[in-house]
Amino acid sequence: MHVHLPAAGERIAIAMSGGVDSAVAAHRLMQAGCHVLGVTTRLWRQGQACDDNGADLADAEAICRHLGIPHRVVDLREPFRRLVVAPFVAAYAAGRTPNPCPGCNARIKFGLLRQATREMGYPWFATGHYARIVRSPLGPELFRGRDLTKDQSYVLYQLLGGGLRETVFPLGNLLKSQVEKIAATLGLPTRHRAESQDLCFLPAGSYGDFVQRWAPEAVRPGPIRGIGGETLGTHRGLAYYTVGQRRGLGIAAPEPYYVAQLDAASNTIYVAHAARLGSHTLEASALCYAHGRPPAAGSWARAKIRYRSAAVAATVWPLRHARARIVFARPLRDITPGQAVVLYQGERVVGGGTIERALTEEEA
RNA sequence: UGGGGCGUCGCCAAGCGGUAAGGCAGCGGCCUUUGGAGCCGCCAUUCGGAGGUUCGAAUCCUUCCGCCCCAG
Repeated sequence: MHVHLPAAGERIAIAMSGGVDSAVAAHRLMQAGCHVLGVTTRLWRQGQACDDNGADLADAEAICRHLGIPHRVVDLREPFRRLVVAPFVAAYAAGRTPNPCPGCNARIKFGLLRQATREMGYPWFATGHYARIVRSPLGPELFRGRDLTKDQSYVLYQLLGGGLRETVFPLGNLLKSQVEKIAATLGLPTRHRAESQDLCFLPAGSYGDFVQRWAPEAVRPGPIRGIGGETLGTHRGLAYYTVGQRRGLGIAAPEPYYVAQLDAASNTIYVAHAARLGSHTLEASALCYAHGRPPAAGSWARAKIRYRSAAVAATVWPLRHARARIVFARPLRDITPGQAVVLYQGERVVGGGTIERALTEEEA
């Protein structure tokens, strides 16, 4: 599979996180003969001493100096707060479980950041994501990363609408083990930091507390009810739970209970046993499609409804207003409003959108 | 007050003389650019209390305490 790469001599900016992956990606671009600029966004980060990602910026700066490329910082704290954090909090207040990553990629990294680097005179743009971009007669297409265990195409689907032009993912053809090997030869001046954290703007495990601070109405204790309406317990606040969740309910029973639904209007969590959960159909909004074209109604694809879940065979039924219904070959029990649904055909990303709701079997 | 039943981990619950199953909940870990799921591990030296019988008791006896049911 031929991965789209810029020609030697092209000017390309690469988003540097301060971690190993983006450092290796930058190195690959240098080897390809590109003029490389390292850029890092100053982001708003809750819970840090100085409310920004200063340590990451310092790491990125040090790595660029080590590699011998220029480094610039772009301050996007305000837009980040407005375009990523605010909608994130609002979604929780509405009883949803948002995944801010796809929108952040589209609006911040591949939006404002890349716009800034273009203005700096670097038309090309790269990141250390594990995904591939492949040329086709219709334009660039997005594919899963070769290392399927690290594949990040799920959080990139919103680039399908044109965000892939003059874009490169230098790690798309590599395995994580290969990246680590290359990194070892570079002698990078990086701290040993955790490979991955939670959402980049939150300290680990503090979702509820974070939402508590910014949307206290979403974090009030309320009832946990069974499907029949019977009260089974009390929850700490909707923001501490998500559809499909088992832990934290505190209900002693012969079988485990799972969250079936969050109802913001009544501040109620509905739960059920595994056998009573599941739906074949979901409705999604804000769909993006490869080359901007919805597939034919009833087309088969494989759909992922959560970052780490396996893709499941499904048919796609585009609707008006960029909405669609996805009908799965088998019922799924954790269709979660706010999460992304991403559609694949083979290793190619053919579409994606935001899950609005699961349809009951009667509705579908 | 008579008659009967029951009291085993936070909840449910095996065990019925041979040295405390299991489920749920909880806790910890693995995994992981989203708390999920899943998987792995931990979780009653003790069976309402006190005596007694026995080589040995949660299991038998006595008594006390606390619940429940039926009588009244």
